[in-house]
Amino acid sequence: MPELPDVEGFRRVAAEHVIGRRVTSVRVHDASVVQGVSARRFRELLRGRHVGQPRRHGKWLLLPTSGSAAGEGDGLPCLMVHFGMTGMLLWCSVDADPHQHDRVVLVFTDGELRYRDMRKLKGMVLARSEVDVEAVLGELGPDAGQVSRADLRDRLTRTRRQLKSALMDQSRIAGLGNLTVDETLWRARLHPQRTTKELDESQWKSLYRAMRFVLRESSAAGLVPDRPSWLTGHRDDADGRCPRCSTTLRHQQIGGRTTVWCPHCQSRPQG
DNA sequence: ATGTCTGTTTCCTA
DNA sequence: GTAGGAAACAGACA
Repeated sequence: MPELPDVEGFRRVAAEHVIGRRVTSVRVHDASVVQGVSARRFRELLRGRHVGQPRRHGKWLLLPTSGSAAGEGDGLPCLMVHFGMTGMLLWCSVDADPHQHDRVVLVFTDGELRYRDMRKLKGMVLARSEVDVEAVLGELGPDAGQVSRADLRDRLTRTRRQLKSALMDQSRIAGLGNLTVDETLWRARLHPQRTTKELDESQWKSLYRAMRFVLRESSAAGLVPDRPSWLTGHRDDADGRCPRCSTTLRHQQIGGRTTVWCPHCQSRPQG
């Protein structure tokens, strides 16, 4: 699931329920998702602290904490969460049924924040300092929702990779995933195997505007919507057709990921 | 039962 | 620098 829009949805869940609230207790049901510190230390460091303004960079969600509700300066540690392929963040009542894949739970007085993840492909890091935070985020490019058109172009033209792979590369642009990239390329009418080197000015504009549109709409929904008018609404159809021209969609592994595009709308690479 | 698939990332090889 | 494969993990599905 989780690409930028999904994580943005999780950020809103956290913002709605736990800003300024005190963590009354922490449950670690599966210590293997907690990186760097022991489960015990993890609990000690978070219990009693107050949650600050949740942030997101790419696919990472950051929950800063402070010693009091007022947030008086001691702004660390910061809980950094990555959702891998199947992770999610849920706000539940304290007596909600336990779930097999709830790995870590932050308990508050009026409810609890559950990190649920079936496949434990990633996990969470408890950053103890700004240096810790930067060690994680420093690997990433600018957030896809914040990057300027000029910066996007600059970063993508530094590679000779095909568009699909380049856009998926978190160290170039952070936040795009398999669905958002396919949707963006379809809207920009660009073939996923084209090279960034061959794009002209108008194509860069299209790409950027398509990306902005996809991220804005998807973030509002908290997921890439599978609406009929979107490519994503047809990628799992047995005989998926392009919502624009009804051509049968093409499926192929590109850069190791299932890629869907319209062979009519998205013209092939040169040569 | 076995193999294949999956909205992620990382590590290794050629 | 780049592509491809496998692996981490835990399923669902044919």
